[in-house]
Amino acid sequence: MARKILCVAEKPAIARAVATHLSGGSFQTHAIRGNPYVKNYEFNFNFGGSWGDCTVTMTSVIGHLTGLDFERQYKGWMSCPPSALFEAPVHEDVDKDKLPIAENIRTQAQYSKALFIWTDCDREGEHIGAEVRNQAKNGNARIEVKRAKFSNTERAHVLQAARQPVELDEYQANAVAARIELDLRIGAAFTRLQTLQLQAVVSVLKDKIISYGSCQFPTLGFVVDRYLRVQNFKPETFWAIKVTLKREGKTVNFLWRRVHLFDRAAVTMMLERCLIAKEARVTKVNKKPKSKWRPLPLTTVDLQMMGSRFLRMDSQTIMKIAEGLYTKGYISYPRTETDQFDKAIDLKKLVEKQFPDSAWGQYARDLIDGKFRTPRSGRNNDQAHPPIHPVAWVSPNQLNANEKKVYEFVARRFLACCSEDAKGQGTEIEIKYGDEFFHANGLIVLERNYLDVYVYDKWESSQQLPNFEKDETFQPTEANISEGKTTAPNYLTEPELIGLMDANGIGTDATMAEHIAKVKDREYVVPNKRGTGRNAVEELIPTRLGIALVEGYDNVVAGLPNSISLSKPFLRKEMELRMLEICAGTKSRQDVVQQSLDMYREVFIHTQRRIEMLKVACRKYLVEEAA
DNA sequence: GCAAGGTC
Repeated sequence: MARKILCVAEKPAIARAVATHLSGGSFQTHAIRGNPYVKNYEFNFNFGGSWGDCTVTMTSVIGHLTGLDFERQYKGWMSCPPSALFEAPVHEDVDKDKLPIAENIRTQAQYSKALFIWTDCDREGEHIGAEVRNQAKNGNARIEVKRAKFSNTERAHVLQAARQPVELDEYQANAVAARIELDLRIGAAFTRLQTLQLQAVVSVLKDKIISYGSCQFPTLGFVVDRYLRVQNFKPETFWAIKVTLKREGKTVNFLWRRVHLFDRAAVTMMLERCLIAKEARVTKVNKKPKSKWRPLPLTTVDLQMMGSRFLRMDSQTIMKIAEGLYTKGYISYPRTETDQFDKAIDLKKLVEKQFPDSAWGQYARDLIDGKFRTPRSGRNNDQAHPPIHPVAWVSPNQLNANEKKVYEFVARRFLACCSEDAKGQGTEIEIKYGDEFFHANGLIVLERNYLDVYVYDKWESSQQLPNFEKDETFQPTEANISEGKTTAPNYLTEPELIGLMDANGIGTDATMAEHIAKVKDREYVVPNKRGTGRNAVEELIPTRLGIALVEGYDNVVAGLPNSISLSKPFLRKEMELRMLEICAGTKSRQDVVQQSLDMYREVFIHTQRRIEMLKVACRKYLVEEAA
């Protein structure tokens, strides 16, 4: 009888896809007791190497199996001073709703020679793999443990991964374990401290949970930071010289090289010199081909940012819809940082699937008839998932309005990636008038290419410029001074916030939208609609509580050396760097946990000592509101 | 009653 190999993926969809490829489509499906989503797939497969011909059970978990929590005597909020949570004993347990899944793995492990882990090849996946390993070892202490290295579920790629098992990366699993412990201890300690202290200060806070998290606070910080810049903005008047010329029935506006100055007298003098000179001379006539690049393959962050901008949905809604489309098999996995397509993916086949569409099917056909181009490659690869792309065509009348919008965006973006850049001709005219230089730019779009399918990008032919010869002189039709005022920045929008979070390493592609929802839910931030109709944008404004917390914490650390406010992203960034050190093997999990706890403990002690700063800020912003 | 990270 052949030996048995137990394969475990991170989610049911991957288990099914891998089972389909390894079995060539013929496998038996068994439900498991206690969970409707997880299935066991059974089939035969020849792994080659030392395993050879085997029977296989392919199953999955559903994300992490376990959670970390404090021992029972520390769970009550009054059971200990919040500072004790930095050292309180913690234990890791299988989540209650995951018990049947863990049981399934233990049972299956008993009959298996080896455990073959198929979790995503990212840091969290490595930790989930370790959780799976622990369960399997509970069922069968002598089980051999391997993991598959794969980054998508394309058939050839999966088959190759199956025949080249590697080892689980203990370092990465440890880095995640450190992150989990730090988030729990720091989050719980600060949340209890500030909730218990501030609830008593103002009546409006009496029943509120005032949570702290290493991601939610920097998220709040970005919103408050922009809000304060808007509030503190003082407009300044500036002046500029504007030169126009009417020729061949066209009006050319020349822009000043200095753009504008804040000194009216100086600008007046400069204009006078222009007028005295009378004639302007053409110093440059540049004609050069210009192109507008097609977009990069689609990542989660980009989907959320572009989605908020063009589809008018908030990032959480977009993700929910994208997940639905994924589960139904219309698009690929929507949580990815990868903006480069693997060579193994047959992109043309995916393009062909879009032929039936009445809106962009013809465009897809044109691609296959010769216009297809290999997509650009971005710099990011999470080694776990391909960029987001359509995997099957779906008739629009099978989708609701929002689903239609998101699917259409994913499809058009994918086709745009496989297209040629847009081509045009740019003209730049520079003139010298008096002592000043001015320029005018023109653009003619020659080939729209990807713009025809990617309706979200605009690249218009600006007015065609009349002809100019280098060194010719002319008398401008008009030259005068224009006045303007600097304008305040706008409040932060959700796509901007996601961009800031991404750049500062706050949250992951899968969680950024959740953190934004969390700060809204905690009433630190409220959304507000700016503008009307098609131009409406949702902007984020901090509440009085949100402002009070940031101001309070900034005051707590003000004047202290090396203490960085909790409202800033730096502490979280430092934690991230230490996790990378664990991954590189240069630091141990214990060292990082201790070092990071020391860092946060210092801020915690300052906060306790100067808690009055937080209370003062809450009274300042919240008392009159309560009255 | 606290976090952030997986995923349904």
